[in-house]
Amino acid sequence: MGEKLRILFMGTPDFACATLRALCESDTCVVGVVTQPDKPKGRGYTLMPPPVKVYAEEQGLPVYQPTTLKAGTEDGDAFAETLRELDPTLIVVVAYGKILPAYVLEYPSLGCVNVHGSLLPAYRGAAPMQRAIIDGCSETGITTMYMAAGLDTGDMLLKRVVPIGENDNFEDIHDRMAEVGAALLLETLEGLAAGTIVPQPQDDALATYAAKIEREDCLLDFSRPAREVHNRIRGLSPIPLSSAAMPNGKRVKIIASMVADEVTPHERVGEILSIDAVGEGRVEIACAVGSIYALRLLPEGKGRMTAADFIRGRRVEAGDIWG
RNA sequence: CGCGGGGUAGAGCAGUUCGGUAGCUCGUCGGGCUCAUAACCCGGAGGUCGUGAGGUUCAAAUCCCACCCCCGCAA
Repeated sequence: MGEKLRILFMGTPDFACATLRALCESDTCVVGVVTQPDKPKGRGYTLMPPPVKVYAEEQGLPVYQPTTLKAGTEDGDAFAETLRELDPTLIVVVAYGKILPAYVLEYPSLGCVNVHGSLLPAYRGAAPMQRAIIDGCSETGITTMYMAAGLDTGDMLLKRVVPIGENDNFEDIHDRMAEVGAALLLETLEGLAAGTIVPQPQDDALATYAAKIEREDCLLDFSRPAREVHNRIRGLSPIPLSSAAMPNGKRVKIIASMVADEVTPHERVGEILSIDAVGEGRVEIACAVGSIYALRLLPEGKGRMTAADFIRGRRVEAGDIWG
């Protein structure tokens, strides 16, 4: 890796931190970090810095948080100026959260490299990992690419497959992928420097999109097969979590589940078929075909608990209908 | 001051409306039954009811006041 590499890092959530850390620990020079502005989050709308900012500040890196990059706006023009001052030879983007305008994409002599959480051209877009799990994929992966104007359409550099176990949840995959992404980025930079990587254009005909997770994606539908319900639960766990309504009108989120049965058809979809408070416990819920065991749950207004604790709190009886 | 729920034995909860010295389901410890058991039976330990030697009262987990902490939603 060239000593003269001047890297500008752009990223926002936890997922991006692993790659930033890898860069910081390598012999490259990170000249600056661009991330989203602090946003009011949590109870009482406390202003919270994005994870990347927290890490970057720990490392003593200069942090920039423009509200927009668009040329012609106050922040955008200020950023353009910053860009010239930092004068990066390469920009690395990982889940930054904003579209990069042409002047940014064209600035670095070595281009803009993006780390994306899917095997492109599948699952372009905002939530590739969650969507892959929800869709029941048995594998996904990381793709590094040069950035182009379109949404995740650039020429691909390196790919690395990551298997998805049938009970892996979003957190499992996220953490694994963050590490793989970090490692693959370093390999990509080495490969580019050595000239051993041949950029490959994506076949747009095979492209699929992973839309960001909306509220509606988090509603469980027991009129689906058990496997599908289970995939949705784990794809959205531990955040934002998927939920169902109980007879009392309150909602329960299901944190962890497993498929109990995949063949038996059920008329009363969402019915609690059985409850078992032994050990960690389990609550069996009927799906259109088959059933699932809810293993850990989160009642509205409460904290996370095991199925056994949930049952002891008298929150469920066999025969209840959830939906 | 974004909205709402809550702090009672190791865990999850009830009791607070109509104040009267604490209960349920588990866990735990001991014993019994059983070929055996996460099943069943008997018995026990374990709680200053978030904090304030606050207020009201003959009496507060229950009413009033202040503070601390936790959680869900929404972003």
